[in-house]
Amino acid sequence: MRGNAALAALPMLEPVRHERADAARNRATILSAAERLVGERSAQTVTMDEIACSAGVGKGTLFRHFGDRCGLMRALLDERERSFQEDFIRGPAPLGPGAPARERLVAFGERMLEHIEIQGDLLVAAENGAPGERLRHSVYAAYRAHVTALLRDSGYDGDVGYLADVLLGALVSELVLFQRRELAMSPENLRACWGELVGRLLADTASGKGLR
Amino acid sequence: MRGNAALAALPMLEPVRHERADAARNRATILSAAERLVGERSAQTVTMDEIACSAGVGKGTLFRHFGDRCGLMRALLDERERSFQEDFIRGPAPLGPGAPARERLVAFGERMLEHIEIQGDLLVAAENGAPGERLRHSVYAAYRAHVTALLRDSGYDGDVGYLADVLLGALVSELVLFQRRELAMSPENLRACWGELVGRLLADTASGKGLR
DNA sequence: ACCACAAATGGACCGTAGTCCGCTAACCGT
DNA sequence: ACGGTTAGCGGACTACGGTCCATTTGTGGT
Repeated sequence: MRGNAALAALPMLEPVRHERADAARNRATILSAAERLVGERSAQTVTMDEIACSAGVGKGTLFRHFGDRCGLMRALLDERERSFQEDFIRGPAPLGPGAPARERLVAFGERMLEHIEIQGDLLVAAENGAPGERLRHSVYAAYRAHVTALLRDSGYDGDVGYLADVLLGALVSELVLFQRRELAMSPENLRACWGELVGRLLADTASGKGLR
Repeated sequence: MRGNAALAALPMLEPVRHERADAARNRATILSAAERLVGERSAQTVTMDEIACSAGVGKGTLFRHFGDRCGLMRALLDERERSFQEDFIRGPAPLGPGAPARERLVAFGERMLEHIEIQGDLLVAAENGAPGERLRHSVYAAYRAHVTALLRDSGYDGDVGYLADVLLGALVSELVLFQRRELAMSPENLRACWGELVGRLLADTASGKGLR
C-alpha cells in the first residue's frame, strides 16, 4: 500500500493541547483584526503594533500566539492551505489521486498559481522570514513530499527530491509575482509555461499511463 | 555595432562620476572592515553599527555609500561577481563562448554552485532584501539574459525567459544551502543533478551541435 | 591663495520586530 | 466555594536597519 507516504508526511499545525478559553478568544480576535487590516492595505505595510492595538491586546500576546510576523501571516493563510493540501491528497482528480501522476503534477502547479494570484502579497509576507526558514517549514516539506511522490510515480528515474525542489522553485510566490508584475506575463501564459515545463521534464518517462 | 546582446545587458555598478578622494578612502575602509567582520563571524550576525564603528565612520556614511545592508553585502561580492560575469561572457570555453550552448549552461551552473559553496552566507545576506528586490536587480537581469541566450542558442523552442527563471531558481543560494546543509547533499551530487536537469530539459533540441 | 559650493560626514533620531518579566485571572482538584 | 498553580497577558524595553540634517571638508575656478 503506497500513496500514503505523503499522507503521513502532513504535519501542519498541530492543535495545541488544551488552550485556555481567553487565549482562544484572543487568538480569534487577533486573526480577524489582522485579516481586516491586511484586506485594507497591502500585507507588507501592516505592522504588528497596529494589529495588536486594533485587536485590543498587548503586543506580547501576538508573539506568544504566532511566534513572529511570518507565523501570523501563515496563520492567516492556514485555512486555505489546509484545504489545498486536503485537495491534493484526498480530493478529486486530477488534483487528487486517480489521475496519472503527470496530470496531477500539472494540476498541482496550476492550483498553486491560482493560489498566488489570489493571495500573492500575503504569501510573500509569510515567506520572507529568516533565510531558509521557508524551506525548513513543514508546509514546504509537505509540498516537497507530494511532488516527490508524483515524480516517482510518473517513472522519473533521476533524483526526484532535487527535481521537486526545482519545480517548487518555479512556483515560489516571489518569482511568480515578479513574472506577473514586472515581466507582465499573463496567468494563462504562466499556466502554459508550467504545463510545458512539466511535459518536457517527464517527456520520455513511463508516466504511469504511457501517453504521448 | 551589435552582435552581443548579453554584453550590452551587463549593467552592474557603473563607476561614479568623480568621487571625492576622502569618500573613496572611506569606501575602501568600510569594505575592508566589513570584510574582516564577515570573515570572523557569520555574515548574518554582523550589524551595520558594528561595521561603521569598526571602520571609524558614522553610520550615515555606510548608507550613503551602499544604500542598504544588501548593497554593502553585494559590494563585498562585487569583485568576484564581475570576474564571473567576465568569464561567462568573454572567458574561455566551456563557460565562455566557443562551447555548445548546452555545455556552457552546464558550466554556468557548476560555476554558480562553486560560488555558493564559497560565499554561501554572504550571498544569502546579499539576496534577502525587500521582496522581489533580488529579481529586479541588475545581477539577476544579467544572469537571466545570459541563460536565456544560451537556451535560445541551444534550439529550445519554448519560452526561454521562463525556463531561465526556473533554472536560476535551482541555483538560488538559499535553496542550495538548504540542499547542502539540511538535506546533506554533497557538492558532487548537486553538480550531477544540475547536469541531469539541463540534459533532460534540452534533450530533444538541436542543441546547436546536434549531440545525442 | 582664496573662495564658493557641492559633496561628504556623523550621530541623533525614528519605526518596527521581537524579548522580558511582574502581574492577572482562568482552570482544576478538593 | 475556594485556593494554589500556572498559562496567559501587556507594555516597557532592546536591537537593528534606515533617515535626516546641521556641520565640515575637499575641489575646481579665478
